[in-house]
Amino acid sequence: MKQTEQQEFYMDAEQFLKNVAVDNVILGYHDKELKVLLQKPFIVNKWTITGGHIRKTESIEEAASRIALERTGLKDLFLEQFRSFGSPNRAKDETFNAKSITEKTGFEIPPDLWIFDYFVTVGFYTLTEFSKVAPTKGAYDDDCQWWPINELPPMLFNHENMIQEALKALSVNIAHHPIGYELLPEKFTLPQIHALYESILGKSLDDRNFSRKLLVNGILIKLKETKKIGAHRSPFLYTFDKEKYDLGLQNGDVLVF
Amino acid sequence: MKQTEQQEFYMDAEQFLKNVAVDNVILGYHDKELKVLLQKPFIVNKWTITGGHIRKTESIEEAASRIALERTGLKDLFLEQFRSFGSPNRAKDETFNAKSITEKTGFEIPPDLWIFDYFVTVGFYTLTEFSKVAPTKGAYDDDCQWWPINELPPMLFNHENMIQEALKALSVNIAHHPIGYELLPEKFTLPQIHALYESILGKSLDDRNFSRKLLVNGILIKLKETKKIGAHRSPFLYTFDKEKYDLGLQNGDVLVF
DNA sequence: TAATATTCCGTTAATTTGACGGAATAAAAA
DNA sequence: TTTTTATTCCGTCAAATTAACGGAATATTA
Repeated sequence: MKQTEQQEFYMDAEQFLKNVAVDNVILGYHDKELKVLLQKPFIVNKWTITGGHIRKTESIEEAASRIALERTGLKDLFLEQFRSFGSPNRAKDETFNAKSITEKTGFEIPPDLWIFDYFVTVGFYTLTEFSKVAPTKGAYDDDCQWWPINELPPMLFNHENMIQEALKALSVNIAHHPIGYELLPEKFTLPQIHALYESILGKSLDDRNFSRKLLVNGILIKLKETKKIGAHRSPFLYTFDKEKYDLGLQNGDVLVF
Repeated sequence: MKQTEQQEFYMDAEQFLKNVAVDNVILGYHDKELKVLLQKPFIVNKWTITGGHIRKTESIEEAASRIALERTGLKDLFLEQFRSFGSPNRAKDETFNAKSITEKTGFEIPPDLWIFDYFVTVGFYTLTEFSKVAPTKGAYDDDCQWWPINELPPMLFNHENMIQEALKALSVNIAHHPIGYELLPEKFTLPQIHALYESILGKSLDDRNFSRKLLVNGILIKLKETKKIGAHRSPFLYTFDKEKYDLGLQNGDVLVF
């Protein structure tokens, strides 16, 4: 951390709310598995989910959106609150304190700096189309990249638990909101959306029953095109019927798989 | 507000987190309708849902619990987060500012007092057994009482909306968690729980189909006793099978009514 | 031309849902 | 004592949905 950077670090604090911040589990889907976008702050040897502080001029949703935009380059992402976390012990991570940060960075940090305060964080999850995301690290990070949900690196605080909670909320919400729209490319095949649901729900779903359920409720439109997938029969492409898709939410009907 | 009270008011601030608090929609069920416990702070002519600040030594759940205990006299209440709210405009209520509070209370209030800050609030709802609750006002309230969900008094900030959100979350959660346990007395009749579900879901449910669904899944135990209800056939009493009740949660099965 | 991996369609039995009628009971009214 | 009234509570049946399963079609590579 350079001198000027540290000054910003202090000054910035004035613009933000104290004791409360947002954390955002940014999810993408690639290679038949869910991935989460993580960042590695350079003051500590652990990874964190993306997150940041709330400006005094913005709502919590705006804060989460702004930070998601910084990390992904994408606007208007699908974003949903799933839980807030707050406990005085939460920040008790042996690697996150003035002493060990000074050892690592060589920079003097007051032990009562505001970043060590008790923070309540409002947890969001964001669904993104993997291929559109350009992972971008923040000013205080030395890395930012996708990690498979099942092979996470060592994480700071309770962030691994927060990811689990986000996934649990997602697998509940999937019954009320057809998730695929945000996680899949515009055109996709039945096997693709089938595999997506399997990885979110963590169980295998009979392919015939699965597609029947999606097709009868009418949110999918079958296209004339097929997708070339190499040495196999070419699957048809589908796209969402946005109107029916949005409608499905309101009627309060439930899709149980 | 007396002099000493005001001093406390200032001093207390140091013990609490800034910019973040909890709000708690305490629900009870009585006379075939849902009721919500509201308080009326004496600094303003509107009602609020119960809520308060978070001590630096407690988690958000502990804060919500502590405040619920203060208002109801009950420990170990069923408490669930449903959403957090935060927007810089949230506290923009024409009746909530230093000037109009001074007019009402005759006490000098600095216009930048911390209570006017931007607060993110973590929203909980609590399910209580109506008859066990002893509504108790806080140090800064002049009243605390039950209000029927459908006849609410004028409310401060976005509190009416928060109640709606809590109810929406409850009606979703009811599919994953058998709610009755917290809202009904230990022994209750089928018509009672039937009416409870109707008022939570806001629609009428065929009594025969309703009881069939509850009985096949086995969470109810039929007792030998009946309940005297005056000039009518005496309904049998039931109680929850706590084990199966808790089990229902885990298996991820869904009860759609 | 055969082998392989994948898509995709259809049937059937079991289960669940939705819609409905009518007998039993407790007390009050006649 | 009998009738009326309001409420509990049980059962049936048709329709819809779910779960389980096999096999033909297709696109490539061997």
